[in-house]
Amino acid sequence: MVMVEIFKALSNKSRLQILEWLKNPSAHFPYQADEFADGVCVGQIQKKAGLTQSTISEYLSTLQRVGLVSATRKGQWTYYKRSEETFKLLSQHIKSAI
Amino acid sequence: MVMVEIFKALSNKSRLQILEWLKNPSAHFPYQADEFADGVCVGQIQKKAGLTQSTISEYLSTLQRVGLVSATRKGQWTYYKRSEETFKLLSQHIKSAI
DNA sequence: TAGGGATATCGGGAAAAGTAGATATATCTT
DNA sequence: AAGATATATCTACTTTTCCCGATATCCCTA
Repeated sequence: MVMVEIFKALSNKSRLQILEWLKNPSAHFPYQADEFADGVCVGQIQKKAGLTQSTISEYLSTLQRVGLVSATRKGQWTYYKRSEETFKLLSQHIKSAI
Repeated sequence: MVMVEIFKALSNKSRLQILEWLKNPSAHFPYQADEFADGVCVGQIQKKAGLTQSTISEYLSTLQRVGLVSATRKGQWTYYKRSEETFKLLSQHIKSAI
């Protein structure tokens, strides 16, 4: 975990918002039969965020690069979901190390 | 606690480093009779960080603005110390809310 | 295998952050 | 009151981040 990079990824209102939505996808995104097992696809997130496709794609890739979310490609869709383990470690690190 | 602002304040190697030093001042700064009760003064931090006085002063003010440290003026010195409560809240918030 | 939809990547302009030097302010000492 | 010391603030330049539009890539279906 490269702390500075994680904090940079978290230093943006839109990216924080996305992470909050992904915390409980069914409360924020249209019904999905699989209960969001793999997360939410880029398009849904983009629509809700109101930013351009390229921006959202890049933001998600930023979050993934630092391990805050993981991606699963299914056909033409890429689903992103939170990596809860990283959040747990981050939370612990802030308490003990920083 | 304005999360985005806190994360911005943490998105910098030097500021993170300062916070780590302040976690255990006696391990990183010259002896001080009061056991660092009020923290460490700007000059000491500046010397150790190797950045200019103005930069360090601004960095400390940034950390203070978001509540990560508190400042105490004593004569011509300003002592900064960690606000542990904020770190605790931040840690909890990351676990529960983000 | 061509067309279309979903996502990724590239290039760029505007805004913000990083950092320095110069200067101002506060406080101490004499 | 003057000089010295510690810190804060102002100005400025460089680098990074924020987003966008355009284009490329991947994968599906007719």
